[in-house]
Amino acid sequence: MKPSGSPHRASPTPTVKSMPDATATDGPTVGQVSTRLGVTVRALHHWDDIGLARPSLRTAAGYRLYTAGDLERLHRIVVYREIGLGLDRIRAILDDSTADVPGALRAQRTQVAERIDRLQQLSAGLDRMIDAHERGLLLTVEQQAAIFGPQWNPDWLAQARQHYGDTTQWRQYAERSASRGPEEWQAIADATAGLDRALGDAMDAGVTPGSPEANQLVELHREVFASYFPLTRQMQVCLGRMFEADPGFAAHYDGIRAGLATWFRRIIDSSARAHGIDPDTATWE
Amino acid sequence: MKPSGSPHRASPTPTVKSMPDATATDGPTVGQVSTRLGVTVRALHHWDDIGLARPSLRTAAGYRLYTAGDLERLHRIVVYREIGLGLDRIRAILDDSTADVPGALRAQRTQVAERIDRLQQLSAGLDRMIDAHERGLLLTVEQQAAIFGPQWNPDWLAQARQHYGDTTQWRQYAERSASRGPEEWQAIADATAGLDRALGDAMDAGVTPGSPEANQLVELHREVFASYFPLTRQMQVCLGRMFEADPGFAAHYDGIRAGLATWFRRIIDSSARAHGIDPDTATWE
DNA sequence: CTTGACCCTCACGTTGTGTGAGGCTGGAGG
DNA sequence: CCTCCAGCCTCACACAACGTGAGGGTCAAG
Repeated sequence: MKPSGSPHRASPTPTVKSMPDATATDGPTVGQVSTRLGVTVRALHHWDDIGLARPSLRTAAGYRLYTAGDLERLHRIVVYREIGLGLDRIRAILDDSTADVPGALRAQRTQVAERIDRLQQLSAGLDRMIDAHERGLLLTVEQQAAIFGPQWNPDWLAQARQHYGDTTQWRQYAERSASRGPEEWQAIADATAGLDRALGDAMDAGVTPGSPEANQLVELHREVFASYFPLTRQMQVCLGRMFEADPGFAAHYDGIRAGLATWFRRIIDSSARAHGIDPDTATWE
Repeated sequence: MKPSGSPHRASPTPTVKSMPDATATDGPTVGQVSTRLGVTVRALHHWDDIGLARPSLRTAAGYRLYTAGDLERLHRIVVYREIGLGLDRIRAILDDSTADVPGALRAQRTQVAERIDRLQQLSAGLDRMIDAHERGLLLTVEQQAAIFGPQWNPDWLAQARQHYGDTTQWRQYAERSASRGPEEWQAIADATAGLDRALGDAMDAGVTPGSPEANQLVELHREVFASYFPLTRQMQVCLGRMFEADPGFAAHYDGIRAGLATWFRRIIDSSARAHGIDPDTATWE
């Protein structure tokens, strides 16, 4: 608070000071100008500070008084600012009488067009993400059938969202889905089908829980499943139990080979135990 | 540069430091992450500073090492940032597991839509301004004929732009034109016609240069003309000379009353003299 | 042992105001 | 006369999301 003194200055503006009593005749003050032009007082102060629009007059007390000429200039500033020009460019246009106004305007127009473009792409991206969060997939029902096979039921997604919609995992899944096209889904579907086949073959071949082959399959499952969302071993154990308990999942796996659901759960449990996890106390995340 | 010491710190990150030689196994450093995700190193530093995305590991030398989990988080940040979310909101979505992601996305979408709207209005405004600068009027030829009468020639505008296009006055005129619709032009045309009539009547009535009536007419002319651009008395004198000298303007005024062009010039000169201006040395601006 | 590519931590600059803090001015009312 | 209150003044900090050095370590290679 050093400069606590009154705002008397030698002659900061190049113009003459007004008479002590003259107020209405010399021009409006900041507040009046601000309401008249629809800008804040702070903006007027700022424009004065940076020399963009200084009032020609000051009262003896230091009040800014804007003349008709000042208002003309301010009006142009407001217009250009609404157009989206930066204050520097406005200053250039206002002060440089040789400035190429239409050129500057055209340049600004292309910039605005670019920004509109970017925003529209962004809006499209947002729509895709919202869709992904709400529908779970960005594919038409036909595409879904073509990719996931005939036994695929589109309602499953809605049910999954009902159940898991506000879990971290659904969010992760949805966000990844937003940036996946049909080919990528196809690749995931292929990998899943390959895993199913490998599971059936291994069970046929008499692979036993805890064996290296079984553990490798469990790891493969983790990898494939990770395309939906990151899956810890504990979560995988929970999944395995669900595969066995849930009628839908059990039917799927037992449809590949009788007893596959249970066998799958057992190889997951064994692998988890090998990694120091007790399957009976494993929790989701 | 007080803290010029080496970046050894007790344990700033909650994680363990890596072995002195391990680099490739623990995770990528800032530079590698920056190229992989397409963000600048500075942005990574910034996100670390504000606690949005801190690397789980540091080498003994203080190098940031990003784990797979860190990269997951970073990826989500990048996606959300591309969507246009602010870092605060990104943090909210990432850290608050109860966050309403679709809601946030939808809110963002409406915001983006609003911004697009504003930009499109702005673009339209720019177009109007560019047009005004280049064509001088935003009216169709038919509108021009309807407003300015049958003897109006649209080519005059192009000629005027040719002559005066890079003067301050043309710019002022053009910018005002950008925000004028047909009704406003009609009002201006009416005022001009009224002025012409008043001039003819006054000359008929024997008003002499220097008389109060004459000076009042000169003031009226300044006022009416000011709808195009601010007109000083000096400039008005130059205009008066041109009205007399230019065949087109002279024909217009002499068409109202024989000798009106010269009489008009004389009442302007007299008025100027009364205001302390020597008409013979008056200059444009 | 030096070079050169990376990495580190300050710390200030950017843009166009928003938001006080602390204080003066000027007209109205008691 | 004094007080009140709206309006004005000048600092000066804050913002969002980094950019851009300054000044200096680190690391693998020649």
